[in-house]
Amino acid sequence: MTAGTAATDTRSRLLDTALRLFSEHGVEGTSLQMIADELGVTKAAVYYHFKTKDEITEAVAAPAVQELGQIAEEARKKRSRGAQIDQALTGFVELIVRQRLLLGLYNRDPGMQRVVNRTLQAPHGEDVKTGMKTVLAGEDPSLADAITVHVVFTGLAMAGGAPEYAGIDDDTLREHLLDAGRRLLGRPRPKRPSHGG
Amino acid sequence: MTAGTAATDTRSRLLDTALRLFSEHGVEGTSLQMIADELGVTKAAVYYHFKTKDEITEAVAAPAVQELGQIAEEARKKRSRGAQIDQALTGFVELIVRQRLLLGLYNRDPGMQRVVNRTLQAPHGEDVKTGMKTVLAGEDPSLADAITVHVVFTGLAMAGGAPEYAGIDDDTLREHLLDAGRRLLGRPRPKRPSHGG
DNA sequence: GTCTATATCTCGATAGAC
DNA sequence: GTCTATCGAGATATAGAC
Repeated sequence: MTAGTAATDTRSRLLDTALRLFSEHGVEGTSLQMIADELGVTKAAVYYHFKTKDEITEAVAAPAVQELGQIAEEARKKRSRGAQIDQALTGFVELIVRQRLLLGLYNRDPGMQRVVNRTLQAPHGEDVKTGMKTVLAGEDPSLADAITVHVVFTGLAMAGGAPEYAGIDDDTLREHLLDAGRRLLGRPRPKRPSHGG
Repeated sequence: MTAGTAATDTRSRLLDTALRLFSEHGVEGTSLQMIADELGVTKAAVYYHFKTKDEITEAVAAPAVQELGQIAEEARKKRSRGAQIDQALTGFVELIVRQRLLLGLYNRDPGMQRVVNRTLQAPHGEDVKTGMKTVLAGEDPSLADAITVHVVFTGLAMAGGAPEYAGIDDDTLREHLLDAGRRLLGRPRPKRPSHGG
């Protein structure tokens, strides 16, 4: 039971708070003082848990970056190109919905990108965003395909984290993002069961 | 002829430099010292041209924000919904290509958004981004349409400003972005003349 | 129009009490 | 594990010489 309250201990609350403030003000626009104030502690208390601000930024990003790498790896195992794309898209959207703020932040924030590129690399040494794009666009994509994938990647990630959709439930958001992604990538769009059947 | 060298005078060079640095490091991640160093002048020289950093940020954003409002207004004048959407999309993409860094910055940077929302409002009192989205999605859009438009808006803007496409010429980039936008919005995609014919 | 110099503030980060 | 107190650096911004 010692780890039972992991979601409410100070370190976890700190990361949640940091993610929220990073999303709102950007990494560079968020000071340790703001994080400490939001938590109701002092800066020194924050420094007990993390040695530097970069370490906080890295800890915020790490889980999703690692997951993104796994999703790309899983998708690569599929035999047909179509199945690879479908698998990658599904996994990507699932991750966006589960971590709404994080994927958008990763896509847009220079401070976050600096830290991720410096410290969180995929097993192949290639960064995870490139890996994901390669699965979606193919090994040596045409410019048209590369741009399409770029639009999907950033568009879905930022829509998923947009404040205007914060109140939408996971299932609904996931279906709409998947639909947009499939349309853009030219993938077939399966009909969903119409009323629970 | 006194305004003939407008593009090379210090104020214009300052705005160009600021835009580039803002895109690279974010507004909050860019100091006046960085801008001054890049220009080869001192901070005090920068303060001769602008009273505050917010004023620089506003001056960087202003032209494109105003143009975006005009594009939405022009598109609203079209009679059919289809023509409105086509006109808005075409104008939007044209603006993205002409101002590659700016539209992405406007979509992604919290510091830029803060200043724009505070000081640069459309004639109707509605912010220009919302106005553009309304033209594309309709007056009272379904959630699906709203999300699709959000993906188009952010995806195209960020792809247009992405460093990996900086070397692509305007015509090529415009056609690829238009194509992606039309696919996502379900608009017909006209065939282009195949070889100069 | 650009400079030097400086005021004032807040930043990230550390030391040491409790 | 959290606090007070403080450091040096770098931030925005201003005053005034040239």
